[in-house]
Amino acid sequence: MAKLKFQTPTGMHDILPEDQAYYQRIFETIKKFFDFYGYSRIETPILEDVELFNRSVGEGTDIVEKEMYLLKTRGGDSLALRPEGTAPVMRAYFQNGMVSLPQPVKLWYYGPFFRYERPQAGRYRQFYQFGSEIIGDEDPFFDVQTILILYNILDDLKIKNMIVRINSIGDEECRGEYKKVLARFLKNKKNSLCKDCQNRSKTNILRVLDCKNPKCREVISQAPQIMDYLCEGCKNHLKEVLEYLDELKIPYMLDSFLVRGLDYYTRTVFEIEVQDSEGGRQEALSGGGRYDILGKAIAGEAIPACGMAVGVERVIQKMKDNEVDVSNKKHAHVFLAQIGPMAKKRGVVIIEEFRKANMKIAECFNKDSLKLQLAKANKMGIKNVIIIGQKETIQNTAIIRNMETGKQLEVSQEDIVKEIKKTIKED
RNA sequence: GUGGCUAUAGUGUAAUGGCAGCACAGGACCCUGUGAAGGUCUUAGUACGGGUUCAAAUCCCGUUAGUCACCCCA
Repeated sequence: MAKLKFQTPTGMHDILPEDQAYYQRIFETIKKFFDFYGYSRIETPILEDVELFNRSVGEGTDIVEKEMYLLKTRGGDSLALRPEGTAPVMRAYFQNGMVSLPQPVKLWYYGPFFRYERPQAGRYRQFYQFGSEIIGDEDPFFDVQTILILYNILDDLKIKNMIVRINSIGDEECRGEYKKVLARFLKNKKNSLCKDCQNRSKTNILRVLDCKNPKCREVISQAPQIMDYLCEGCKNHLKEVLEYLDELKIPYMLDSFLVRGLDYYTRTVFEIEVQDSEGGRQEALSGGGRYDILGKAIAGEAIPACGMAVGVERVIQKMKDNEVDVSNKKHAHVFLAQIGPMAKKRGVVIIEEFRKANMKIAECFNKDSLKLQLAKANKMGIKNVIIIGQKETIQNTAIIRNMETGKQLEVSQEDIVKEIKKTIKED
């Protein structure tokens, strides 16, 4: 391949015509479900103040420390390409006075996000996410509704063998307690832990719990479980969430080692995972949870809320694996073939008439030979072809050719739309 | 950020140190106003830079890009 001077930046790609059907299908599906459950769409800017993410996602997290695209405006503002959607939506909630709307406020979003990471399967530097947020109520019902909608959407997209991994990481107080207990437990086991975990036990100790290193797993399996340290409130909250899930028959797995990479989560956290035949642990398609303390970081006011986000490219990958049919090919109703400059000019007008009649009409004006035009129509699988040449243009007539039978019909040009409609109806 | 693998025409592939080939796609024609088959012709390639060799797509080094895994995450 000759070296191209310009190509997409690392980890970013063109979404080509053959993939558009997947994005289209996903967008239509999520819109359908969110409409039903009473959510409104929100779009926030691609760029936000860097501080918004530093404060909400958390200073110690990878996202903030090394994955954000940063830029300075000419005016000197520090902005970041958004790496996630929850903080911007929360910001919009406060900025636009949604505090005074009937609570909770239910929002959904869809759009591109950016993280500077090494790309690999199902991971890109620019990727699409859709997600939802319910802001202003702490009822466990809303945690469940979030999971339910997510589950329904993925199910509608024909994702198979889904399982919800769920856990509670408590609130600030009981989690704080648990962190101390865990630190005490790990203290004299340092040598059995991998290097990463030795680091993690200082910076973000909960993350030791989901290390994949077998040696660490062994240590962790003996570790105290957060479940036993949750306060009454958190414990009851989780219990109710699970009861709802049972009621709805959503398959879930309580995983006391599930923690999440963003600082703002409290109580419920979950991921949706697809179990493949090899039984390997899969990259999560989706994650979410409750974040009752995020409001405090953004606006100084704690507002209970929960939400979820889904990686669109990961879903598409699964859809392709499952060979989900997304083809939505709408054949043009008719093909217009023209011969000669006079007919070509008339043809432009005829195309407009079909557009006004809301009918799709294809053409191949870059070819002048009738033969090639018919070959094209054939290739496109279009059954009816209108042929106009100089003779027809002068006589104000047009030929309708049936490509299957080869029969041709001469009609008046004024009636062409009507005649085609009639022809199609007869099929 | 660390490690593994890969790079031949638009796409998919062959050539294991000795003439860069095939298929599909594209274009022209056989047929100047009538498609589906068939045929003829044609466009277009060894990512980049260096080294070894009489000889390199092939072996070595570097670069770039892609990909996969770790880390982390959707």
